[in-house]
This record gives sequence, structure tokens and C-alpha cells, in this order.
Amino acid sequence: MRLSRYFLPVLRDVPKEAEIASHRLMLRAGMIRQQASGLYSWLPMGYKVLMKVQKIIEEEQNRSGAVQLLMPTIQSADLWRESGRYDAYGKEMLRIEDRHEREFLYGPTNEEMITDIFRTYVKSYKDLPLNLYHIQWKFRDEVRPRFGTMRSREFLMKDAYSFDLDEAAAVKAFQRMFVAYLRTFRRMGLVGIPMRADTGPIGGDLSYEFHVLADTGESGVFLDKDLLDKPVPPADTDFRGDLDPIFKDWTSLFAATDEMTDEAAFRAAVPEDKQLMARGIEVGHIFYFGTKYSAPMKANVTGPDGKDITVHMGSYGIGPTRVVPAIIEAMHDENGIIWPVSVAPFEAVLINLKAGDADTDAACDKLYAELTAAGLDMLYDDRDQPAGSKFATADLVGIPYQIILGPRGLKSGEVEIKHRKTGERETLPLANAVERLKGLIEPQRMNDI
RNA sequence: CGGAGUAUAGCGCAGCCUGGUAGCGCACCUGCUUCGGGAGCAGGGGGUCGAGUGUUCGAAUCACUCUACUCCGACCA
Repeated sequence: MRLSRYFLPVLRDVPKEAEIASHRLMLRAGMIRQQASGLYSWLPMGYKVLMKVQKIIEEEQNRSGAVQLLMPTIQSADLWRESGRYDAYGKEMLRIEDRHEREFLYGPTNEEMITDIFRTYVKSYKDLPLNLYHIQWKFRDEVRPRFGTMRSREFLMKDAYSFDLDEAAAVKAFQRMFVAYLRTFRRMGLVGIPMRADTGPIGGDLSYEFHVLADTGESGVFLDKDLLDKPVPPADTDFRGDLDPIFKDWTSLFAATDEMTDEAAFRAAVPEDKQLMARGIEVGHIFYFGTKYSAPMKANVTGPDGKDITVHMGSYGIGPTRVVPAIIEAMHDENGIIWPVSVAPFEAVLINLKAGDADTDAACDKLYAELTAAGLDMLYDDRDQPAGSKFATADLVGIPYQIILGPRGLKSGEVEIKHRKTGERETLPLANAVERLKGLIEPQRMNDI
């Protein structure tokens, strides 16, 4: 993508409403624009990151055996009356009336709707286990939206719903999502730490939140440091096999939010040199809640003995529109964002130091074509701007690698590659640039870790 | 929902107290010179001063009402 033809409205000044780093940087890097309290447009650069995050989530959901579909944002109130939540949900739910004065709502979650779909089509125990998920916009009329898209009213959520014959099978479904989540966050360059959690208003028995450590996190968390370095289950993990050892391995180490434990309990349970008290951003939440919705909504299947069985359900959420700022909170410096390659809006930016100079333009155009042909997701800064301005923009928006070419390098046949994360620079022959950059980037895509 | 605050050009701000031609920096446009860390000079464009009502010869400025947004506290992917 040629930057001169792209839409990247970076800001030099910091908008005053932004309090935390990720919000400031998302505004400055031209990723989002606030349209009203808790409502955001995703500008091209931001949207591109969001789509990469979404793609990783989809790949890992699919890998674990979940099946993607798409449900509408607007739901009928009648469905929510069946579960009793229409009245229970309160003001957080945005209620809407259509022209015929029928009652609707903008979905804050989809348990009722997915249960309705399930009960309509699935009639036999032979069709289980089943896990259906979608990625769709949700609306929760938060009392106080804040921190940009970290806590917005309209937000994107991946929500998966599992259906099983009994609790033992449902726990297996829960563990599949548990493993999928470990891999999902890792692939985004994050350490997503599972923590025992309160089941809250959704109710149920078994619940883990996944947290990313960041100073600006909204939750206080207590954990065993060993969790930070734990390798996640590999891509060839057998999701149809027994995941209990993995689950036990991860959950045997202490990790809980301050809602579930206190410092004294933590101190007593964890050796002193392993204790870590920090703050965390909740980026995912998984629940097992049994027959809470299936019973009132009559989601039954026929068992082997011909009798009805009420299915056991779980729900599993990740908020991509929260994950994006969480990644920024975890990875930035005073110059801007530092994207991991796997979710970076572009993998590298080619900086033409003297746009308008015929020789430099020709060399850069050629290099850009070669880099693109090599399968790299490239941004090409071909604007007629001072070098310093281009470097500052590249640093701010956080592209992992800058490949820098100007008249000086052209004369000596050399280009420079700057690593955004470390600040390290290397000079190499122009002819080697494509292979070198490919070699740096490809292993970091983490498609099959 | 309680408490505090803000609203003037795309962004950041001054002007308001003490009413009298709406300003600064960045960004934008034109020209020339620059060109390896947010360039320089010269010229230029852009505003219902959040909205309404009132006071006044005259309101960004004073008064009242409303709205939007932000921050601090209890809930949530």
C-alpha cells in the first residue's frame, strides 16, 4: 500500500480525552475516531489490525472444532422473555421498538438466540458435542464507557456456545476452549493468563477469565510467575483427545483476580519468589453454566434410550475490540506502538527518503514490488516529506520493520533495516533486502506455533 | 446513578474576570529553498465561539435553561 494513496490521519497532538496509552496511541496513530460516548469508527489502519486479530481468533476456534455462523445484532424481546433475562438484564440492554411497536433489543450477548437455533435443528444425542460461534457487534449501555475501545458501548465479540449431553462432556468442551484461548492470545503476541473467576450474572459453576498484564488493567491480579513463561499447547494438539492434563497443568498454579482471592490467601499459597501482584486486562472469559438456558428454553435432545436430555451449555467470549488496545498496553514505548508481526497493520514499511528524486523513486518502486511479490504485507511511504517525519510516523504506528532507502544508500547499493521493537539497525546490500526481511518476518507470523 | 469538570477551525490551546473587528501552534493550500529523526521563508484558505432564551446600542465574554463530552466512585468481552 502506497501511503500517499492510503488514509492514515495521524495526530501530532494528544487528544485531551485520552487518559491511557492505548487510547492515546490509537487516536494518534489514526486507528479510531470517537463518534459518541462509547462508539467508535475504525479507520483503515485500526480496522486492518482488528481484522488480523479476528482472523487469529477464527483460526483457533476452527482448530478446536468450533463452527462459525453469524447471528443478527437485533434480537426479539420474546426470546429474552423465555430465559427471564428481558426483565433481569436492566438498563445495560438497549431496547428498541420497530414501526409495528414490536419490542426488540440490540444484543448484548447471544445465549438465547443460539439456544433457539440449537433446539430447532438438533434433536439427537448423536449430533453432540457441538460448539457454535460467531463474531458480531454487541451493545451494552455501559454506565461509564472509557479508555477508548477498551470499554466501549458498542464492541465486537467472539462468542462461542457449547452443547453437550452431560456435565462431564461439557467440561471437555470447556477445556477445548481453554486450550484454544491459550493459543489465541499467544499468537497475538500476548501472554493470556487464565484466572479463576466469579461466574457473575450469567451464572454457572466453572469460569475462567483470561488476563493480559498491564499497569492500566482494571483488575488486580495475583499469580504465580511460572505462568508467564509456560509454553502454550502446540498446533497439533489433539482437540478430540484428553485435554485434562493441559488444563490441570495450567490451573494448578495460582492465578486469581482480587474478586476471587485476597493478598493473604495468595501469600499463603505461593512461594515468595514466585509471587506476582499486578494489574490485568480481561480479554477473554469462559463459562460452563449447565442447563441455565437449555432448561427454560427446552433445548433437549433424544438420548440413546429414547428419553429427552436437557443439554449442558457453556459460553466463551473474546472481545477483539478490547484485545487491540490490550496489545498496545502490553507493547508500546515513548515513540508509539510496537506491534507483534502477527497482528501488525503492515509487516514492514518501505521508507523512500527522497520521494521526487527520479533514481530513488525508481529504486524504491522496484524494491516495493519485489517485497510485495515476496508475500510481505507492505506499507510504502512514498510521500514527499522530510525523513524525520517519516521515521516518526513509522515509529508511532508501530510497523515492526522499517526498510530505509535513500540516495546515499542507493549510491553504495545498500539499504537499512530498522527493528521497531529493539531499535536495532542493520545495513545490508540492496540485493539481499527481500530475503533478509522475509527471513525476519515469516517466523514471527506464528501461524503454526 | 452520585461527585467534579470541559465545550472557541481537523487536533492542541489563548481570549471570557473587566462586553466593542475571533486569535496562536500544528495540520491544510500556493510558490521557492530544503531533504538520514516530526524542515525554512513568503503568501493563503478555513469559525452558526455546543444549542436556546434573556440582559444590552452591542454578547465567545454577563444570566438562565438545555445538550454533548471527559474525569473520580459501585457493574461488565
